[in-house]
Amino acid sequence: MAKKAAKRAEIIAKLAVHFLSSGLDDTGLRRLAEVAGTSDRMLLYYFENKDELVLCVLDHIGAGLSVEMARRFGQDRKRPAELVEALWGLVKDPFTADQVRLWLDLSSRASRNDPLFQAVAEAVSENWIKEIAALLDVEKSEQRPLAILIMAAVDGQLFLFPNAPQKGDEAIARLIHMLEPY
Amino acid sequence: MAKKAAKRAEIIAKLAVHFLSSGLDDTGLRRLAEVAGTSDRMLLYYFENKDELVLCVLDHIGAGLSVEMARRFGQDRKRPAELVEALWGLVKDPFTADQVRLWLDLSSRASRNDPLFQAVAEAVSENWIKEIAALLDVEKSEQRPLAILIMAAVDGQLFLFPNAPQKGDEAIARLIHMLEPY
DNA sequence: GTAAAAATGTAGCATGTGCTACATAAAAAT
DNA sequence: ATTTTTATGTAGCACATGCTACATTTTTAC
Repeated sequence: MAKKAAKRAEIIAKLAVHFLSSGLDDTGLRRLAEVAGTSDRMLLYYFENKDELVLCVLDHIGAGLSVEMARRFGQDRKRPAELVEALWGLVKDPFTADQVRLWLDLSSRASRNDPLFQAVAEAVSENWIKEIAALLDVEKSEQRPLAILIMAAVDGQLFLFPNAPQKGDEAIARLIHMLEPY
Repeated sequence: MAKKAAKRAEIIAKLAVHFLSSGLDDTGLRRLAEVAGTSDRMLLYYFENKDELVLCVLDHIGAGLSVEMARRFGQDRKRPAELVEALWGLVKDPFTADQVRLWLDLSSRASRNDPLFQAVAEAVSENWIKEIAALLDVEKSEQRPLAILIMAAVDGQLFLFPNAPQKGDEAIARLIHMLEPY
């Protein structure tokens, strides 16, 4: 029966919302069950174990982000300064900010023990870098390094100011200014 | 008796090492006791509760970082490009990388619930920004925004590549190049 | 030397964790 | 209609968590 798959999808969708707003703590099975409107027993019926469940949710979130990026940016290339401006707007938007915060959460866990999160975190970074690189209207060999620089500078603001990204406004303005010639 | 204070200091020092290498997970009282060569019972004798203990350790680490920064950089100002180069070397050094990773850990927790970590994370960011700003040989009004930009770009590499900072080499090279004129 | 105080050990409680064993209800297949 | 498969409930285990009650040893003060 494909009903199992449908139920999995439903659970994943509900949990994605929860993960985005609450991060990677507060992920006890009983809590997740409550959020998903089911029981811990059922979560482990639909998913192998907690790890698989979490991975599925993270994958789902990652996929959603790609879609959102495409929707916002289309595939017209932009000059670096323009792209930074657009990205900065994106990052300050609460929805995307949650994504970035979740990614921060992921990175911090990846940097320690957890091989589970290590793979996901790397995938997310790589994915994001490639999307940005493809949007940059610069020489091909410059796309990736520039994308990395831009992402670090922009998303790094949420690293410095997890709860007040607007504090990064001036710094980003300087970056845009420096990038104008390119 | 001041012996209590001495014991506290000893415990804090030992735990600082552990926190730097293991992050903010793996901080069960029994585990910390083992690391500090004592018992959970004793930890709660020397400290009010776990929160106070953790805060003390984080404070200690923060203080150590300031000292290390001063030792490495003195107080001669540097041009932005030079400073980025020096900072990048610092961040790739395993000792400092641990500091930054811990800070990442802290930021990710600060961005959620935890008011405990929120205060510490903000203090760490602010402290770090000020130290960098003071080292920048640029117009005074430019120091802080530039410091923020530089820190985000440099430390952000550990956000993007938690376990392989060298992947940020090229991006940092671009940043240095862009900063040459300043 | 004795009383007070500081330091440490032993045991445990209440709650939370991921997960499982076992039973049953509902649905599908024959 | 009966059997088989799928779905769900109830109860609990073994372990970890922060913390506490109570007893005991060691140190200090007089």
